[in-house]
Amino acid sequence: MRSYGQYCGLARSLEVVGDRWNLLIVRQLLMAPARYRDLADGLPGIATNLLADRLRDLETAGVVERRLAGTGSVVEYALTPWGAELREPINGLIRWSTPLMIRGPEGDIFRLEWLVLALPALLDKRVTSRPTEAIGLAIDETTLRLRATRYGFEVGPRDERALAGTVRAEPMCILGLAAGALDFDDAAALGLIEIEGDEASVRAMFGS
Amino acid sequence: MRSYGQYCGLARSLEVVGDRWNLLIVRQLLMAPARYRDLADGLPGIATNLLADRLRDLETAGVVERRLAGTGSVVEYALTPWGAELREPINGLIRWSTPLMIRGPEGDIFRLEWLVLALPALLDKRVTSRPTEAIGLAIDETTLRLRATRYGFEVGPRDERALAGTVRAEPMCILGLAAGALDFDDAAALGLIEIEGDEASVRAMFGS
DNA sequence: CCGCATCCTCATGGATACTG
DNA sequence: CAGTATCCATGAGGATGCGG
Repeated sequence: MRSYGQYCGLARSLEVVGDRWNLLIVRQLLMAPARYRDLADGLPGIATNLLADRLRDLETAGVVERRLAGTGSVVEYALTPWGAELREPINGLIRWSTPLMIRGPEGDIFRLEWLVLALPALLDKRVTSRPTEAIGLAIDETTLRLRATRYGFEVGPRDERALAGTVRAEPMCILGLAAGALDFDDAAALGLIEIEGDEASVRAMFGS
Repeated sequence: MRSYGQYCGLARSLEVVGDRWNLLIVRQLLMAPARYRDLADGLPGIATNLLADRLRDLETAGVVERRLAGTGSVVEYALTPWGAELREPINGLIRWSTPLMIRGPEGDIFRLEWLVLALPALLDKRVTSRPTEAIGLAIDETTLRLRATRYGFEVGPRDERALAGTVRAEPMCILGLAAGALDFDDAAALGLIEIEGDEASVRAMFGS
């Protein structure tokens, strides 16, 4: 990217991460370190030369580091500590995108991992701030486990631990509830969500 | 910009503001509504056709609105309420840029208004949280007035009101102090900053 | 296969001139 | 002043090649 030539924090940031695909690469690495192939798979549409270019740029800038994974000579990419601090501005953009997301997928492809990344960003700004029971989010074939602790939100795959209640809904409804853009009772009245188990626990997470 | 085709908040945000220059246009409008010429002046290097294109895109997306300023038929651009909410992610990127900024201007042009925009973003994350006396920031020929209130930071031009103390420094030192990346005593020992008036008031703003 | 590098085409950005 | 038109340079995207 050509330099903006401005001594301004925003301009300097954008010279590092403003190029097309760059922040999406960081998004992928925020979820977990990944191999070249994982990144190419998680970024449908990126050209292989671009991915290689961008990884080099990000490594040079100090955002990403290339390292040897596990035992063998397998290359793996991970965020540096500074790179991982991009979670804050990324969370801000995720929150800002709420009006764009509640329109629904509109043909765009959907990956559950992106929702897992978005949920804490959306929920963190709603001042529940007290621990909740673990609830389940049933989306298509999968159920996620979601829980608020005193330190933040945990989102992950369902495990053997019990869930107080479960809500089944489309991704866009989950996002709407988490962002506070969709009212819990409205969603229930419209049949957009389907509750199993203890409704109060689910409402404690999303209710207004 | 070509669509990413991903139902992900970050990707959708970037389809709106990810194009080159877009966030810098928003930065300019965060400071005040502006006319076409003001924007062209505040964005050195932008081609006029690009500025026109981007303003159209941002208007279509609902980030910017075009309106008639004052009494006459003068067109003016301003952020919509949703567009103004980009301040959060922009502040995040400004904070993230600290390691890039403390290297100094390195030939990039500097505008005082960019520093005025950055200061609250940097100071907000430092948990002083209590009101301070108003102090002066002397940078080149200009002195800014800076004060913490219970609700946030006020930065603006100096007026007739008294200043408890004044600190003179290069922009990069001001940024380093505000970001917590430069220690007050170190800066003083190195002669990077020059205090007039009440040092305690200045230290209350930047001291660790 | 995985991890890129090369090649080619076409869309986009940049600089400048020009117009209502 | 507020943009458009034009032309050229650069970068994205897609296909493919190639060594380990």
